[in-house]
Amino acid sequence: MEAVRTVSSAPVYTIGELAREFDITTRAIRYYEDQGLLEPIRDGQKRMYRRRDRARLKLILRGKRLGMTLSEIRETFVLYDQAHGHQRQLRYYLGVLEEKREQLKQQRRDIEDALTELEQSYVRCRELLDEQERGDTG
Amino acid sequence: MEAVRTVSSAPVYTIGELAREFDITTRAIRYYEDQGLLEPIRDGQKRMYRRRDRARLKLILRGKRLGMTLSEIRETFVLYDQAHGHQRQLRYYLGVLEEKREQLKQQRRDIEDALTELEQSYVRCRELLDEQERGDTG
DNA sequence: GGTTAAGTTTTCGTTTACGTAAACGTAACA
DNA sequence: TGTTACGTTTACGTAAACGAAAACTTAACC
Repeated sequence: MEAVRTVSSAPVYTIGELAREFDITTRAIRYYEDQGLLEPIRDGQKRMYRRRDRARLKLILRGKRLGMTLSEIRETFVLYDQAHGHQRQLRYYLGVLEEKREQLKQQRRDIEDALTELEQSYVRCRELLDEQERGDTG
Repeated sequence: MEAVRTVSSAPVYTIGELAREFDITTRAIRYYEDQGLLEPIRDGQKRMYRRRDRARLKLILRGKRLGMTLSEIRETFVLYDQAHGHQRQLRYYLGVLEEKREQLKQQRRDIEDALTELEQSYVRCRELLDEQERGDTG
């Protein structure tokens, strides 16, 4: 009976499992908790992570890939949790969402531009190589 | 005759001009030079930036928006400059380009996902607001 | 000729996001 | 019974990307 972890029906992960799954260190995961990004429950001393935590970890890593800081990521969590507030909060939240959207769109443009340039480099590079190969072997 | 700066036909910028144009500090610009990302010429003590430097500054800022570190950005510059090398270099460069492309595509997926989620939040948020407004005023 | 405005170098401080090591608990396994 | 694997806390270290301040030069203006 080692499956205490799934007894209450909800799947639960250890810190090591998450670390392996997402290829990060346990240190990092604990740090995210320190910064208020994760809230695992405890089994004695040990941290146990539920689906919600795992989902958040995914969001954290995605945020990081997009260059967000941990506190920016935390803010999005906080905002999302507060989204069940009242009019003022909702209006404020709407504003933040619009800002975020503009920023994401800017990033998307940046990426499209970068990909275009990269593609050009790629083609030019291939051309040079083809030339050299024909010159050397043909 | 203060236009010594454009006499040799190529436009040239001072550090302050660039700082204002891109809304960054002069400190940052000097720092980028320190890290080998910019190579302004000198007019006595003063730095003068040419089109190439300005273009690079744009690339630096775009890279930063995408979460790249300065040394990653510098590497892309170095690679680009080396692209006029020989076969080995070109093959290596091709590999790097492919890696970069995959990473950019991952970022693009991340952004699309984030935008989708954001859009959903936005809609739900509007719905809540509409409900409340009808409840309050209607 | 005194004062702004913009530039320079040098140095020290700060924040972020962990890495690394110490020193320890616990459970499984030979 | 010892060692291996995995977990814990605490504390110090570090790289990156500047900010801030000091102490100076140079050019422009009134």
